[in-house]
Amino acid sequence: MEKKPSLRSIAQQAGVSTTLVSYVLNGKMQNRIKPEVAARVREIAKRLNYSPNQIARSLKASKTFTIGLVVADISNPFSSEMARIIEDQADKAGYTVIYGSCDERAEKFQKLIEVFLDRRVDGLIVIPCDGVLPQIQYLQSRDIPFVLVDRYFPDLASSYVALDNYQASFMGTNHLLDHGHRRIGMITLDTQLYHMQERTRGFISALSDVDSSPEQSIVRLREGFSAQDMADAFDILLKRDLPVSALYLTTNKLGMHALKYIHSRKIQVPQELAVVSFDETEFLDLFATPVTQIIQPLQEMGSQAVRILMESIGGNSSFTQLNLQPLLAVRGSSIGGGKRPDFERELVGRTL
Amino acid sequence: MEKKPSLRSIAQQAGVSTTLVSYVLNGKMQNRIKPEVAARVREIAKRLNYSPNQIARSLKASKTFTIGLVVADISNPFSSEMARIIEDQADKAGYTVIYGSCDERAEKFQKLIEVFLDRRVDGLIVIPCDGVLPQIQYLQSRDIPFVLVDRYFPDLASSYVALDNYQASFMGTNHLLDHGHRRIGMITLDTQLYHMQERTRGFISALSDVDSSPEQSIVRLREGFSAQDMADAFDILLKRDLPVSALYLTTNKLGMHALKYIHSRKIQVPQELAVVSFDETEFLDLFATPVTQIIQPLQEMGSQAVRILMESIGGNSSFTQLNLQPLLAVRGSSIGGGKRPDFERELVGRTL
DNA sequence: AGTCATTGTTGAAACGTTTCAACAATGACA
DNA sequence: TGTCATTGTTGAAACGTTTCAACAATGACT
Repeated sequence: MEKKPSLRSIAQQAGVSTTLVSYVLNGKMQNRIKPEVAARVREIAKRLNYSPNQIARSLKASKTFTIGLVVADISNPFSSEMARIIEDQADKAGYTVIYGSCDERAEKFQKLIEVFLDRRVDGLIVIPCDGVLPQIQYLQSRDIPFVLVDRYFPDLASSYVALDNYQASFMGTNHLLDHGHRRIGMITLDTQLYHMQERTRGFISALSDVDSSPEQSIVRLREGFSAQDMADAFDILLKRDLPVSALYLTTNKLGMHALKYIHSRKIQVPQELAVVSFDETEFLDLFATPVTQIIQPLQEMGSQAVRILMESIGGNSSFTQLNLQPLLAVRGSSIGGGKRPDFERELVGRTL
Repeated sequence: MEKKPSLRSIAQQAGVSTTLVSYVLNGKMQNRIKPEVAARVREIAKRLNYSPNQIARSLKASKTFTIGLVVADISNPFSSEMARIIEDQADKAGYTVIYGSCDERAEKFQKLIEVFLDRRVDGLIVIPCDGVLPQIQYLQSRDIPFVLVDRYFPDLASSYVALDNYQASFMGTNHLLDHGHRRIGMITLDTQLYHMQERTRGFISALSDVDSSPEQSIVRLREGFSAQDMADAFDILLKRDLPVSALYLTTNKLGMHALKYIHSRKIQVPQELAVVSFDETEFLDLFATPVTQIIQPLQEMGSQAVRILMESIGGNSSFTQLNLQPLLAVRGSSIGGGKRPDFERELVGRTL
């Protein structure tokens, strides 16, 4: 492997100092440098196919133009789509992304943060998981710029970009109420994460007029639940005196697995059970009756996260907290007698 | 922000040279260093919460312990799952992954490679797209270690980890033949990529006994095809003298969109049309009749890719070419009269 | 007492860049 | 002719690490 050319190689060939080469190639001292020298240097640089060593540059500048991205689980479509958007936006700002997936485990999260800090990332974009508040606070104590995405801590003064989860649940539940449902069940995750609490709060709040004890219609599954756990959840909600006529799923994974179960049991949707699920996935279109979904503005979330991080890296020490508005994509699973298995979307909610 | 401690900070506090600190912390010169000095240095390092600056280390060693991952499209489940596996394996080897998605565009691919090389990655794992052979050859001329995944160039002497695509198609098509189908259609992508050519070849080869002109049952859609394109494809295969009774889809995206179309037209599967699709996605389980799928050994592919890359980085200049065997997960879409909508899998094929 | 190997430690260079401060050369001015 | 500002260029230090080569101190051996 012919070694990559350095400033010195160019300087030697041109018979000038590395300083001069650096100035020329960075467009500094424009008014000082003799044009013909500049031209010659540029010519040689081009001929040698020179490109600066970012490692050396980073060391000198204490700046790596790299951001670390920690997602909860890269194989979840939400995360991978977010990763794509963030990579795209970061690239536009001249930044490279290094990433890792913490798989909802605080220790893995901790490890990723350490690796990223050792690599001196300029900032972090983080989808935190349960139990990582201490690590986040550590970042803060170290003055490392970061932005939380999707999930955040209400009592923590930090930048974040998330959904208005309360409003999302409220809207979804109200939609079911509007279509005549009174006994509505919710399957959610058993987690302390605030965004999930908010989803629960929105559900309860919407239901409070018609249901005096909405808590009894909520089933919480642990992260990493099994098919049997899901079956149990359905039993709780359906095999009782007043079975629910509609079901609200608070994550795409829950929606996915609930629909698998519904499918295996040949439960008719929406005749026997109406369904609203969280998060957009085009795959849900494949279900016999397309599923009404609460849609997060992913592009907006990703772009804003990068924008805010860039400002923070640039020295802005204030923080920005955004709760974006969801959209409701109404499909056959929540309305009519299954007579509308169309793919056209009726969008409810406001765009930002 | 209190600056991160350096070797020098520790050395000063301990009243020794940075050399000594470096030796202690890296466990070099074990037999030389006075134990109590070593202990004191370690104690101070711990107290200051020291961790070495990887940037400086990289500069000195001309080694970054970073690998670049270029995927065709990170939002495709195949890519994101692969990214997860690769990140995981790389981490185990002490490497960090920087990534980018080339979105099937050669220019974006080129740009990513440049960025990664400027950052002096130690090696690359690449899912190439159409038209990037020159860039790959450039890597080779520069002696940059790399491994191609999923897709590769038959005439290029380079390491790769891919499927035995011929065998995969052959197996999938034969499966349909075994279940009595004689008129089988295939929808594929219009691309020069060798792995797709192989899928076509396997299809034709399997069909050659019963169909003298299998080419007429192949429809090629361009990358980024529309819903209308898909509809047209179906028209070609179904609206003719001898419509096909079975359909073979050569990518997960094609499978996805074909099923959407099938669903919208209420075509009965498998009664009116049997279906076999490429690539595993749990989402396909949601379809009224679960879909028979050709499964790639993703974990194996990712692990092998990292392993081979590590060897290559370690100086092994030979190359390894792997064509792994697929599995066929037989589901309701290709057998019986739709009487087997179960979720149990019947796996055909051999594990490696 | 002088030579020598061993033990414990350190100075300095190197990786490739950026940038401050200094310098030589030029011409303008008094 | 000496002073000074301007123009064009460069030496050297710095970022934080690793590592070679050298060194002082110790004790052992002749």
